[in-house]
Amino acid sequence: MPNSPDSAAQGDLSDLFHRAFRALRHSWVEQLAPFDLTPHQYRAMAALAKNSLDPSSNDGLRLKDVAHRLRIAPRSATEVIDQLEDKDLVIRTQDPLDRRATLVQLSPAGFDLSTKVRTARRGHTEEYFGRLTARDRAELARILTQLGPE
Amino acid sequence: MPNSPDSAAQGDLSDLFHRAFRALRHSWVEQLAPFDLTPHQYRAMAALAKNSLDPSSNDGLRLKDVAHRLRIAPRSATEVIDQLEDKDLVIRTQDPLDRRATLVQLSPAGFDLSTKVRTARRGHTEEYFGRLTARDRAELARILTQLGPE
DNA sequence: CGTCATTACTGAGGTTACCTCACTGTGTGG
DNA sequence: CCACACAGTGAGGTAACCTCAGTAATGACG
Repeated sequence: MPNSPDSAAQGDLSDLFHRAFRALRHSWVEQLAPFDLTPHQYRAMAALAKNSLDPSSNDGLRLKDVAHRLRIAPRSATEVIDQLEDKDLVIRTQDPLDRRATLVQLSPAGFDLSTKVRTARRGHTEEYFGRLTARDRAELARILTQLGPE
Repeated sequence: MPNSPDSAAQGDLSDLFHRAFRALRHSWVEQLAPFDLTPHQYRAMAALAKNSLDPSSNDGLRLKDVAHRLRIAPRSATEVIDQLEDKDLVIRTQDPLDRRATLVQLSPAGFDLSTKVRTARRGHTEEYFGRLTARDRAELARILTQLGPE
């Protein structure tokens, strides 16, 4: 395909992106609804779960690091952690090394739930990305990596 | 299940998607700010502009069709059209063929602005998608098309 | 021709996922 | 020991959606 309709194709690219992303998010909401979690909350839990596997920082993540990993403002991290704490899925403790800082980690229940969701999600994600061949998934991952921030 | 890191890669896929989309959205917000438009509003204007080129339906789009093209609920279309109408960028008229229906079209000012934005946007979109090779852009478009709804 | 379901839009009100700004309490470099 | 930077959070705001109920108009059927 030559690129005469290139600029139009780019407009479409944004649009396609939008469309695909909305579809993905929608499918997330549906998958997570039975667990009473929003995508945002699950993303935070996933970040905490991932961190808990790292033996070097085993007392949890600082709120600012949560924010950084989710690429949101610190204030927004406070918010999502508040929500998870209300459900007893995470535990806030004070960092003994810096009394300004708060460490957050998954509670046992939170860890449990995150495992359960991850398992259930596998099937659903399959469903969504399953339309693509393995090669296309790899391609997509490669391309998206280039598009990410930073 | 042949490839062991597949499920992890898929979790990452969702995440990459999220990341890239947020970056794209962010860049949109910035580009559109000088025109005092939100991405949502611009998307609606673009849909109307596109429609105005179609000679078959030249009196505008029904609100429900706007909703359909933007893939949002009819109520949400009312909202965005309200906003554009407040800025005198679109005009609502009653459909003479069906007095329940409202036709929406760009006002002259709206058409003007949409052209201006499209031109300005071209550069910025380049900037964002420009990190990709032409081939990758085509790939991305192809893959995203498969992921879209319907 | 009447009535009854259906449709197009919109008011009311809610949610998620963000944001900034200002403040408090704590650490730190000079 | 003091000025400044930094971590988290209260207050308050925005965009971009949603559902549900209501009104007005249409169309379909007997």
